[in-house]
Amino acid sequence: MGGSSATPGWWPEKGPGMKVVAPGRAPVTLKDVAEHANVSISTASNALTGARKVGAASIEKVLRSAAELGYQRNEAARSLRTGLSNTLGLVIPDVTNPFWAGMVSAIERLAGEAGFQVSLVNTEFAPQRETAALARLVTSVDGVLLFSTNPDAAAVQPLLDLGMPMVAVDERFDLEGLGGVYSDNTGGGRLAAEHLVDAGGTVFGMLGGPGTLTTAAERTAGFTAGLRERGIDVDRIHTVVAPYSFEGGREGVRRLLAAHPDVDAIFACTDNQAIGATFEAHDLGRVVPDDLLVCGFDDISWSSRISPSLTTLRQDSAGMASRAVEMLLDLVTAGGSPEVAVFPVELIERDSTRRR
Amino acid sequence: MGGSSATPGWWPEKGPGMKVVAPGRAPVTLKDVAEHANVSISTASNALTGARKVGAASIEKVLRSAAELGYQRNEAARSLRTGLSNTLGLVIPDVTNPFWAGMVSAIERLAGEAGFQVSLVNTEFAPQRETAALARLVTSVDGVLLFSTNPDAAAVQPLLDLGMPMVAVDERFDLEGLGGVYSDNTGGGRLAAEHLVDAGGTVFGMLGGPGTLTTAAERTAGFTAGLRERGIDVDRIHTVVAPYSFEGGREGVRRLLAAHPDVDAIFACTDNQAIGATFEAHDLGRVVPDDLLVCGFDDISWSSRISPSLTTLRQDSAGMASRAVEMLLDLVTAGGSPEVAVFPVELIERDSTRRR
DNA sequence: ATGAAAGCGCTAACAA
DNA sequence: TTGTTAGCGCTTTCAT
Repeated sequence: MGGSSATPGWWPEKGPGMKVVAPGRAPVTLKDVAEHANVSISTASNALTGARKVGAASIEKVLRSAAELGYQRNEAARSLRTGLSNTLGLVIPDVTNPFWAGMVSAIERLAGEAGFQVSLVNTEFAPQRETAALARLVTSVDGVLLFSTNPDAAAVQPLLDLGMPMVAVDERFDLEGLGGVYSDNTGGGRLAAEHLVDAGGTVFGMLGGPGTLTTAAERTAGFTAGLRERGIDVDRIHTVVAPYSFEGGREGVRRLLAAHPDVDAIFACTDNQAIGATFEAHDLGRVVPDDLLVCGFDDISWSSRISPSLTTLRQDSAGMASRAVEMLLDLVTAGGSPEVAVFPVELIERDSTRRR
Repeated sequence: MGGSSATPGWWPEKGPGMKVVAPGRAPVTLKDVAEHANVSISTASNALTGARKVGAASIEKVLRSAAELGYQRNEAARSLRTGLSNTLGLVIPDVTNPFWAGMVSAIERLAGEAGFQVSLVNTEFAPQRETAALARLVTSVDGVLLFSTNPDAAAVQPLLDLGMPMVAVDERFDLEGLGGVYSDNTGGGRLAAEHLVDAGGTVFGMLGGPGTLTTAAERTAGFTAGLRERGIDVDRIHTVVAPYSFEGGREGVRRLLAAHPDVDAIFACTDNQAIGATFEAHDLGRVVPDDLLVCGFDDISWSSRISPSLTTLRQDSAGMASRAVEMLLDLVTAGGSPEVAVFPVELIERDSTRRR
């Protein structure tokens, strides 16, 4: 006879290898539970999962045996059999960005409440990490929440073709079959424009973001459109591109003010940038808000803590996280069809645009 | 005959159910690849994994077939067979805390480079979430990085008994068989004490943390020991307990100063707390550093951005993350024996303890 | 209400 | 160097 005699994995090998140092016994399997409870394996399985009706006495015996033996279901086996992993993939650019960290926290909690694990990938804005992550997740998760910094249909379409439920969040990804949960970035940009004009801005600087970021494109577009609607001429609108980070904001505003010293109002794509911009402006001898109005986007908690406190467009991150998980789980468990939800943003007026 | 005719999972069912809406075909299996390449299934497997020697021609054929068919290995099946999931569990209290967010980012990158996924659990300091997470991870990951806010041997010992490689990080967990990567919290507390005395502090406030946090206990112990060594009497040392958050710092310092208005130097267990304390002190009419010296712990990026910039004890988060992953992977792949590493902390002197 | 057994896709032992 | 096949632990069909 052929067949394996290996006892794979990290528990003690009985073979000649015996390399695994860890003490301990092999995990308790369903078979062990069934034998201990004097029922069949299928009865044990059904007693634990509730997949079909089982006698009260059997349930009792099985549950006690399971507890007594410390049984933990082997997820890999269940996953292989059912095709479901009870895991959600979460692909996100940067967990150290407070806005995204909040989303991760909320998403993990909601997923956990629904019985799903979360497999996290932090792409650090690298397109190849995003692509590679998707390829690897396809066989190991039931659905994907994708914060894409590099919307690449060639990377996503294969998963969609396989029927993988996916919801794009935050960064827009327009693809048939892909759900979406976004903020109204264009509307937010427009609100920023109107507010900065009302606050007394005359020459405007836009701290945009990398070209592949749809949020950056939309916020920039909304901002310039809003300014134009208020009668601001294009030669009084200056745009500069910078990473979505504190340092990006510092460096961006340095370039912006060097090229256009007459800028007196700045809209940044993220609070991280806006805060960096505020600090750099201070170091350059500009007083916010008197010499320079600054408005951000996100409303991270630090925005109300710095001095001057930062005017910003608040995204409903809790609502978005909740809707995204709900939408994805609906696709996973009920096979619903993908939807797109757009959340309004709210202007939070603070000191950085309040001239004395 | 028995046997299943189900086509499980999220790809199209052929059965009468037909509830899954998603279009697409069933995933390509290794068998498909082998047939397409005209080799046996084991040759295909070995060509892809390199587990044993395969002829160059076969490798060529298999790789081309795999690429052509878009083959992705079924991780559940591989995991069931080998007992390895290529996944690391990461149990952490709060990803919105910048210090922990940085650790998550570094850990995910290092794990990814080694070919491991990361299953994230954000416990939000809830003991039951931590316990539940460990129970669930035991069958689905190859190793666990545990930032425990509730070191409970009863929850961890079962995993250790099963031989699960585990490394405690940041928060100490003294248990035979458990690896550890910590900062020298006691030494850090002592450094803070010496620095605050040198900076002119006379009555000292300690913003401690919840009782189950070992970092809080160690930093507090080091701080008071350091003060005693400098001849400070116990009645000039006042300790208050507060959560590891900005709001915790605000609220803690409010209580502290209400009870002991003569406090003129504060050491907080985390920068989050210290920054909250600084803001609250400001709101209470105290000037930092002139009326009140403040020293934090962590050196999150915001500490150098606020005004006044925050003196703090820098933890080597990159080094710790790297060492923790390395240690865990060593346990997982080489079966090494668990070690404990303690990283020194460094005093970063900034404006919050520099009197003019 | 329960049991027997097939088989998910893969790896690895065994055979050639 | 390659092929054949057992079996990882579980769910689920089929039979009772």
